[in-house]
Amino acid sequence: MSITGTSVTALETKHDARRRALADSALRTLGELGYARASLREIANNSEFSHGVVHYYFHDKLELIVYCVRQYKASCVHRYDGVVTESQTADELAEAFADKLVETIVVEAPMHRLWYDLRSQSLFEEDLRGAVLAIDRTLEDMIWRVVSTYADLNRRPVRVSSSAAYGLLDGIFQQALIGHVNGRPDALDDLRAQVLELLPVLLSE
Amino acid sequence: MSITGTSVTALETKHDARRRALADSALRTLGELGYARASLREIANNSEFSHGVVHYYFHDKLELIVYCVRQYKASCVHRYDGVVTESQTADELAEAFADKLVETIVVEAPMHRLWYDLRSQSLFEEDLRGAVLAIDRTLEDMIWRVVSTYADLNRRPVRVSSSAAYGLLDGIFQQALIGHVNGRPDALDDLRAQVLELLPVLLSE
DNA sequence: CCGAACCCTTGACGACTGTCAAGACTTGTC
DNA sequence: GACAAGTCTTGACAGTCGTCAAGGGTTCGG
Repeated sequence: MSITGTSVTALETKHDARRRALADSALRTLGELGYARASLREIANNSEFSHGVVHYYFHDKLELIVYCVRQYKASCVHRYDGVVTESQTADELAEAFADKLVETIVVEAPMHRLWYDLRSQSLFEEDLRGAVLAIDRTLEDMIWRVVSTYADLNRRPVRVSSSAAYGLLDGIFQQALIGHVNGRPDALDDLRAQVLELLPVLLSE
Repeated sequence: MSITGTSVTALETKHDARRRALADSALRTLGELGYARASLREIANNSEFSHGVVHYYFHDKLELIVYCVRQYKASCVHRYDGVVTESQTADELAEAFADKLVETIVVEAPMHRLWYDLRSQSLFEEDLRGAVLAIDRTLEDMIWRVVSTYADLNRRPVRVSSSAAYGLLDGIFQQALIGHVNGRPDALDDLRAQVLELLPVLLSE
């Protein structure tokens, strides 16, 4: 990339640092406005840069979005790792997991609605599907780590497939998010109770 | 509305017939392009009218969309009524329900992805929330009729709430739709199996 | 058959979009 | 300090969008 004596990796690191900073700003704006309404100018306005700089670091708007999505993925993949490693009993794991699900709705509601927005958009825009599918698989794996650990602690096998477990939990999570955004007061308590009710049922015997 | 001698209801019926025809065209275009990309001109192009006529029958683009959403609701509220009324045994009901879920993904995939699109949009656009929430409740009731009938045929009570049952089934349905749109061949078979596995688990004892 | 109410088309408006080229500013090297 | 590579801003472009006004057509009551 560079024809000067400066370290190539250092330059690329700086370049990537800018990309990450831009993607961070973009994620904030996307979480606030959604994919359709978040224009490049609006994204740039909420950052320290001007609107033209986007095409210096990204070829496309789509490349920026996909980059954002991948960056977002990295931030949530290990969200429940602590829950998995630090729980001693199955019940403890279940409660910690349910609490964490509730907490992430409270703290990161904009990011979650953005995720569901992008996943829906990928059903119409083919260029989004690759990145979205990759994240969906990552989330499924993340959930599977929780469920299978829960099963191990119970010394019982899981009765459902990984994709089924993810679909079930994602469904009630999404309902809770919708309820929370719409101001339904018991949406989060319901989620907690539903998760504690669902987890045992996912095991056989 | 009319100051002539003509029957008011007849005129309003014709007026509403046009609105319905426009909404039908709009729904087709929306199912193909999604909420963000479906412009009024594109919607009108796929109909027998020109783009200006929209503002004769609808005040807003949003009023058209909301009208479309409500019209769509009416078409799917009773989708599983036959399943409920014509099944004699619990197993029969479960299989008929699972088959119907698979069938509606095959036949009406564009409408379903539009629904998930609009539900996601409602998390950003406050004006959509009323209509979307109303439909979501309707869908929840629809699912509840199936689940509670299934429980009655089994002479066992349901262990989960109505909203939990809806969230769970909607979650695996959504995963199946995503898989189907992405061309995953066993997405529909998986859905069928998952529904048959889930239904018994929703009952107590 | 005239006049009015209704229906629909056409064309234009201002605003907004993604994209990109031209050039100014900054940084680093000899 | 000069020159060059890298970085960023500005302004303009071709489109598209929702909206709406002006004006033809059409329908229908009298």
